[in-house]
Amino acid sequence: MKWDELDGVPCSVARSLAIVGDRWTILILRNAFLRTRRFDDFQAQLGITRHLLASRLAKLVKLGVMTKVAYQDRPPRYEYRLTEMGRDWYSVQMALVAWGNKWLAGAAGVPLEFLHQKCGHKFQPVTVCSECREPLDVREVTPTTGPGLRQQPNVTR
Amino acid sequence: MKWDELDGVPCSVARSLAIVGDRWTILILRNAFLRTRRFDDFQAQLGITRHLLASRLAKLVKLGVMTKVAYQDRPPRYEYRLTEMGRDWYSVQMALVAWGNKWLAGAAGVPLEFLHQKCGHKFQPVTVCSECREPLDVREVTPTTGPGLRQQPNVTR
DNA sequence: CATAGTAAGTTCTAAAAAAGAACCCTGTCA
DNA sequence: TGACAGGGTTCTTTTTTAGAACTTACTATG
Repeated sequence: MKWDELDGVPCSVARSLAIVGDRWTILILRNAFLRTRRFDDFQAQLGITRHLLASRLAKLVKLGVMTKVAYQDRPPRYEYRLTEMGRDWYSVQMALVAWGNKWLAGAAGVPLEFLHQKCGHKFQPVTVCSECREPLDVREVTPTTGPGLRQQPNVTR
Repeated sequence: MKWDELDGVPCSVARSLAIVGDRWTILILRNAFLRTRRFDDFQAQLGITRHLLASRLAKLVKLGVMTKVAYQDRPPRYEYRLTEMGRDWYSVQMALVAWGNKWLAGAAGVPLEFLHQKCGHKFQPVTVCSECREPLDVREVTPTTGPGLRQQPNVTR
């Protein structure tokens, strides 16, 4: 399968993966949420090769997840910032963090904890139903074909 | 970087990625949530090579995300089921779906919609604060070092 | 004015992973 | 006996990634 064809597939998981479906991209976004913005900073923090970093950033910019903004003119220098689309990725990242915290923290405890300024509490991210705000469980959810999928009611999501 | 060393890193995103950080694994889990259980069914639905499928399933079993259960003895035949850890991955998947639905659906509309049996409504998955149930925004969250990370308060999450 | 440094890349080569297709084994069914 | 099912493994080729060095355009330093 060619992964860049994946954005044509009628499945939101597959489409999302076409953009962020590799580890480096996800780690780049993680650091972007930690306020990293510059090429060399990403490179130093992640230990990614410069080559891959350049290509991943270019892809994120092309697809609208980040923007490249000049922060000075001579010599021209750029930084990478999350767009609204990129900022919205935060829910996926936090869901990932919650899963890792719950299942992979081990005896030492979780690496990071989070404080919600809005309510003042330490919290865990939870994925809930937008209507009743209850946590989701596969067995209580029925998927139905949406407008974007009226032919193959199978396999894809 | 060797990705299987990643589970030693004090960062829940990185640790999670060590397990599910490739596209095939995520697509396998997606289909598992759609009730697929058998080798040949995964293979046919995903178009993954049998070789990769075997190695991904073995990894998921080894790490506790799925279990291999015999469903008949002669000849021995197995199926793969989500463990509780695997079922818990649903929140990440739904966060991914929500992101894809919001940003990648295009003019045709979303491929799938979801009905919450508990409350009877069509819904979108939302990642919220466990305490106040408000949706999360990076700018309202302060990360602090947890028990598993008392040395390097940087870079990782 | 030469040199060192900085930021953001690009260009190599070697090694690892994935794709694609064929093959294998055990047992059942007709 | 031959065909089929289920669950894999073994090949070879192609694509990605790693790792390190090189480039370009400026600035600041002695």
